[in-house]
Amino acid sequence: MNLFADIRALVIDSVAALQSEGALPEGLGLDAITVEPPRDPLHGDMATNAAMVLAKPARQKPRDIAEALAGKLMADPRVTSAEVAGPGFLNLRLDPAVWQAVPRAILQTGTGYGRSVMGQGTKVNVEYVSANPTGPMHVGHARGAIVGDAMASLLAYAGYEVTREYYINDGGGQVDTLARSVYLRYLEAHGREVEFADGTYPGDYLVPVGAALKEKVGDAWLDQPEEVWLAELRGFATDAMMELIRADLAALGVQMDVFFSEKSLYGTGRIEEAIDSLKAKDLIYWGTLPKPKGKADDDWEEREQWLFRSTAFGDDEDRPVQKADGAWAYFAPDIAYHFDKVSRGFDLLINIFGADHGGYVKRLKAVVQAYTNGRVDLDIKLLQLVKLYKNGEPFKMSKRAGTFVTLRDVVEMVGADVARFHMLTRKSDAPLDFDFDKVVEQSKENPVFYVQYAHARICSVLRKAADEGWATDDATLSGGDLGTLGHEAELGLIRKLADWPRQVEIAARTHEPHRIATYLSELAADLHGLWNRGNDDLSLRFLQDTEAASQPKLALARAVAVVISAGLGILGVTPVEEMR
RNA sequence: GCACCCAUAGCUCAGCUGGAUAGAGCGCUGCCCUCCGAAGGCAGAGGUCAAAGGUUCGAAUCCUUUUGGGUGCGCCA
Repeated sequence: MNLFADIRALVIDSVAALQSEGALPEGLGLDAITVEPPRDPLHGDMATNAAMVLAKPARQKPRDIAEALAGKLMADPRVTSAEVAGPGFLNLRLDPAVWQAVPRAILQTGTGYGRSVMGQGTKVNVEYVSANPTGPMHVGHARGAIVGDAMASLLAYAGYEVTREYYINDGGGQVDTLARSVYLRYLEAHGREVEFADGTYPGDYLVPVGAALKEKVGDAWLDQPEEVWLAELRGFATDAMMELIRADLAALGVQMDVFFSEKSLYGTGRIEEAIDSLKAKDLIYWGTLPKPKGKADDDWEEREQWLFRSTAFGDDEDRPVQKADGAWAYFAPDIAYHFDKVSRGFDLLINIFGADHGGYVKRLKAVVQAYTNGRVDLDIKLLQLVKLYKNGEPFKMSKRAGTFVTLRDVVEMVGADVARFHMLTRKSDAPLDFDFDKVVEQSKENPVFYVQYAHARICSVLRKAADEGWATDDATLSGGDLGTLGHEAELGLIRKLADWPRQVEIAARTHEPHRIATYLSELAADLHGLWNRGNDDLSLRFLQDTEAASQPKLALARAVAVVISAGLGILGVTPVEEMR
C-alpha cells in the first residue's frame, strides 16, 4: 500500500477523464505530476501540482485546470475536499477513514509495507569496499562498506534485483610489496633479524601470515631469490588478506555476493579483447599525452603509448591503458572488469568509491557508455572523508606511528549498529564527523539513540498492555475499529507513516540511503511528540483504561515500530526492544 | 593551471525528477513529571540558502560567471 501513489493514480485517471471529455488535449506528458504532503499541514493532506504542470502544454490557465480537476477528484469517496490555492496548487483533504486504514495496512503487511515495485526487477550491481588486499580495513573503508550495503538493501526493498560485489585488486605491483613484506615476516618467524625498508608494509597484522607461511613451506624458501617464491607468495598473501577483510566485513554485518578477482582477468585474453573492441571503435589509439600543467615536471618525458579517448566523453585528458614497461595500467583490467559486469546482464551499475577516486569517474563512465552505447548507466558515488573525534577533539590517525584506526577498532568501540546508523546520517558527498563518545551518547542529539529509543518506548507500552492481559498481536490490533484515531496529533503521525513508501522510492531513485536515516529520525520525533502530548491530554496516551479504548492507539504505536524496524532493516541496524 | 565535489541559523546538518511562509539537533530564553521510560516534550529568539546574473507562472534546488574550502591530475591501485 502506498497512499501517495494511490492518490497520484487517481489524479492521473482524472486527467485522463478530462482528456476523454475534450476538456484537456491528448498527448500531455504526465510524468512531472506529483502528489506530495504540503509543507504546511493547514493546506490539507496532500497537494498536487498537476494543473501547473499541464498549464503550458494544454494552453490553459492553471487555475481553470485545477477547478476542473477538483470536480473530478471530489467524485472519489476518499477525497473530502479539493481546493485550488496559490498559483494553481490543488490541495486535497482525505476522509479520516483513509488515514485510519494506514496503520491497519502496516500491521497486515509487516515490514514489507513500503516495499516498492519501482525497480521492476532491474538487475543492478553495487560494487563497494573493493579495498586493496594488502591489510586490514580502516575507518574510511567502513563508510564505504556501510553505505554500499545499505544502498544494496534499499534497492532490493525497492524492487531491484541486486548483486553486492567486491573487486579485489590482486593483480598489481602492490601485491609484490605485500608478498615481500610477508617474506620478511617469514624470515622473522625463523628467527632472522629483518628490517622493513621503505616500500614494504611494516604492520603487525602480517606477523601471523609469516608464521603461517613457515608452517606451510618450512625452511624451503629461506635464502632463496624472489624468482623462487614471489609468484606463489602473492596468492598466499592476498588469500590471507582477503580472509582478514571478510572477517572485518562480517563484524560489520556486511555480506558480499561476489568477490571478483582482478587477477582472474590476466592470461585469459579478456583484457586484450576489451582493449581491442575499443580500438575497433577508434577509442583507443597510439599517441602521446601533453605534459601536465602547473605540476612539478621533474622527470616528465614525452612517450608514445596506448591511450583511451576519454576526452570524447567529456574528460579533460585521454587516459593511458599501459605502463612504461608495457604492462597494463590499472585502468586496463578495470575496463575488462566493467565489460564483464555488463555481459553478466546488469542494467544498472553503481560503484561506491572514496573521494580520492574522483579523477577516475569520467573515464570509467565513458568506458561503460562506449561499450553499451548508453544502454547501461554507471553511477559512481564518491564518499567524502570520515573525520574522527574523541571527546570533541580530533583523533589523529597516522600510519607511520601505527595509530591508524581500523574498521575493527570502530566496531569494537561502538558496535556495528551504532557505526552503521551514524555513517548513514549524511549524504555521501558530505564529509562525516564521527565522535567515538557522541555516537554512543544516550541523548536526543544522537540520532541512533533517538530512533532506538522510540522503538523501545513502543515495545515498553506493548509489554505493559500484555501485562494487563490484553491482546497485542498484530492481527488483533489491526482487526478492530480504528475510527477513534482522529486527533490531529494522531493523524499527523499516521501521515508520516503514509509517507514511508514514498521516501523509499525517493531514496532508491536518487541512490541516497541516508534519506532513510533522516526519515527515521523524523518519524521518531513525531512518536516522541505524541507520547508527551499524553502528559497533558490523557486521551492521547497509548494505554487507556480499557482494552477496547487502547487497541486503536496500540495499533498505531505498533505500526510505528514496524516502520522503524523496516527502515533500520534497510540500514542493517537491529532495533532494540529496551534501552539499557 | 585543469577537472570533479562542496558552501543553508552562532555550531553540526536535513531539505522530495523546481512548488506555497526554508526545517531539525546543539547552544541561548522560558516552560512541562502524582502521569505508558523526562534517556523525552512544548514555546520563543536566531536566515541576503556564499555573491552576481540567467531560465521559469514559480529557484536553496537548473544554467553561467565569481569567491571560499576539499579531492585528484602518465609510468600507484
